[in-house]
Amino acid sequence: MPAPETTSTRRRRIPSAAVNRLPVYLQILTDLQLTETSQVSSDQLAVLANVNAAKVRKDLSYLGTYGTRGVGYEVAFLIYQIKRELGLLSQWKTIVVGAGNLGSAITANGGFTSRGFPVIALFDVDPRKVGTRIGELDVRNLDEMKDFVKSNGVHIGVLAVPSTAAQSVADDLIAAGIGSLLNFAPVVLTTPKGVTVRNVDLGVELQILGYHEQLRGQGTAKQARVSV
Amino acid sequence: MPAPETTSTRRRRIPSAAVNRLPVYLQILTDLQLTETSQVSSDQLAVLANVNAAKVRKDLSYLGTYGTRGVGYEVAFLIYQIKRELGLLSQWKTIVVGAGNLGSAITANGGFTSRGFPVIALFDVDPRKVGTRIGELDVRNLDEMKDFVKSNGVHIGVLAVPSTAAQSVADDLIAAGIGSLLNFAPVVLTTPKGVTVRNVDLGVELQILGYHEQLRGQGTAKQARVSV
DNA sequence: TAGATTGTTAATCGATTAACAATC
DNA sequence: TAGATTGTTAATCGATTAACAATC
Repeated sequence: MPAPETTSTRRRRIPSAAVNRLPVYLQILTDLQLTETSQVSSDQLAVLANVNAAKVRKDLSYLGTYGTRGVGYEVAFLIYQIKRELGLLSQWKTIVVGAGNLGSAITANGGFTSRGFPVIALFDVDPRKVGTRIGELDVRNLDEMKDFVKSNGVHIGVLAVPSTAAQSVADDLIAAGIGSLLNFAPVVLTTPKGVTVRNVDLGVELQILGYHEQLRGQGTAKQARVSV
Repeated sequence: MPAPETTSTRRRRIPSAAVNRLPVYLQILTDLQLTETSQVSSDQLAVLANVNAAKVRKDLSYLGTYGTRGVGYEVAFLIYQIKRELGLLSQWKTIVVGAGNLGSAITANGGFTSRGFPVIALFDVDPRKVGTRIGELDVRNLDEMKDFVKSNGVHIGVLAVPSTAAQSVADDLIAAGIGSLLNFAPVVLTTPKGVTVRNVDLGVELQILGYHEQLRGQGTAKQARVSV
């Protein structure tokens, strides 16, 4: 049976490969805006993003038909549309778990907050860290985490804890109602359906570079520009 | 004309989607080894990696036919084969550029070095940082970078510099003969063919989480476990 | 032998891209 | 009008996965 298209709402399902590229376009467009560029063609975007121009046009077509034939796309308008599509017009409440090097850097640096992901709390188990100030936040005790997530409606949890603690912290966050995790621990988390997990594992990145170096050594190197 | 298969060397080209999953299997297998598990089935691996069992078997088949029907795979042997395939039996000389929070953390933490990617130098432009000790290394002046890369045959460069500096540092590294870059700056680098670039952009990761949160809010959340 | 699991085939699904009519 | 560029089609390519013979 073919999908019964509802007449009222037209659910445009953007292919995941395209969703993964939208943030890249957004970054490029933001850069272009800083150089006072107001119009851009799919060809120009393609060069900057290291992809095919047809792919750019197809990706952007999922947002709507916002280009002008013979001219190109308006940078500011495209930025707005990508942000709308990616849900970047909302603020997503974020907490960081683990106040080590990485967790502290993320919290203090402010990049998350400025991109619409305000870091509203930082947790750690270590009693020597609890209560210390990092950036604009006081480190809280891990014991308070579940209650905090529930009462504040936190959307996103950043796991900057040791591998051994990651699964247990993830379980607690999910039990408290969090829906998305950004995991820096080099483990594959087990999570229920419906929870989104993105893993940032530098070991994995490095290993793939190692593979390409090996190919290069065999004289079979091939081009590879991979956006993550 | 069909590809003229050379009789002597059989170049097994592993599909890139499979290459991206091999490090994940490696991580799981390494964890299993710590729990004294010596045999594992494709089904078990599939559960742990959140993928389809047929995919596991197909991915592993690119390494060779190393399983035993009715039994499964030997963990230690599989670890060795994946390492061999990914070029992780070699040591890849690595330098870090940028001695800020991130660059310092990477250098001092030792994770890169222990995984076969020894960090042999750390560079920065800031004269106040040059000469200070981070982990086991003295910060070197960026001026020395090109010569260092050439005379030491460095394989991999880690860019932990501000966005504004990233392209210029990348150009220098490539001119000095480096083949692979791990880029933490939120910019798309322009590089010649044959150079491998992996971008680690936390902003991109977050934005994709934002998208899924938005879908969840619309009651159209779907499962998504993405390994990076 | 009976049960289990691999390795591989082939069908299916999704992503990519050349090409070009539409149109600014 | 002439030139440029989009939006979309359709062909192609690559990735996924159900199914099952091979075989331990």
